[in-house]
Amino acid sequence: MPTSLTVLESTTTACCSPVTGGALSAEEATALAARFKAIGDPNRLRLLSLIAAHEGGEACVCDLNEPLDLSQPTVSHHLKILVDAGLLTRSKRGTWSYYALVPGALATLADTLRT
Amino acid sequence: MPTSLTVLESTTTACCSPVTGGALSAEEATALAARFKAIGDPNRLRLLSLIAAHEGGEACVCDLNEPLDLSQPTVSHHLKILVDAGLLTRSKRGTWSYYALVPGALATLADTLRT
DNA sequence: CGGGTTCATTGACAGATGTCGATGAATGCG
DNA sequence: CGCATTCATCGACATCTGTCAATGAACCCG
Repeated sequence: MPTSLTVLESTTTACCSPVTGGALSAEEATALAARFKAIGDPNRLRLLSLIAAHEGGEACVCDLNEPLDLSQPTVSHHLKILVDAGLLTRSKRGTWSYYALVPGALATLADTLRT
Repeated sequence: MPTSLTVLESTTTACCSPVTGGALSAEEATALAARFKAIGDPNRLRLLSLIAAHEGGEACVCDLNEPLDLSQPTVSHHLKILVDAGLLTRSKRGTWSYYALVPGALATLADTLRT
């Protein structure tokens, strides 16, 4: 399997040829697939929805740990994947790490699926 | 890991609570994640784009085998995953199997990412 | 019928992935 | 300072996943 990641820091990326807009290059496909893979896990989807629904649009690990019934390391692991995919931000304030949706990131991803 | 699939035959499914529209249940998340996982692979994304770009909007395995530089069984395997996810249809005519996009399936998926 | 084409299925295998417990780093509090 | 809390990282492990070569099934044509 292809390995290198070059963690896409997509925040501002114009990016992302649409899937149905002509044949994708291997590179485009790999970059896009990495983001879809990030949301291709039930627990990570739930993390996104829990964070979005949480007051202030942000949540700390301790808020997310319990509703998913996963261990704390596992939650941290999933959150890291979502951050690396450019879908979440992490801001550490004091003892807590607050995670929030990257504005527009999901919408940008959605646009690549449109015709 | 959870096993059972109950292959979602989503064609007509109204379906799919939006990710950011309140906490997803485990079941909703699992169903949604299955579809995102299907497009969370570079070769499967390229298959979708190749089929969409192919004349008539459909293609047989022999059309797809070569541009991806994958063996025929591997291509068949990926196509099956996309069919099971409700993203492609397969129609066998004579010796050939023709694959085509399920109309609206990608758009429906995209809508679950919108705010 | 018999050989060739197209494709799906099977079996096998290396590598990726999700999960946890244990550990460690940073912060806050008494 | 010393202890508790929050969280990330590490190591380990079972399972899933992508890939291929080999085989089998359906179809076409001479």
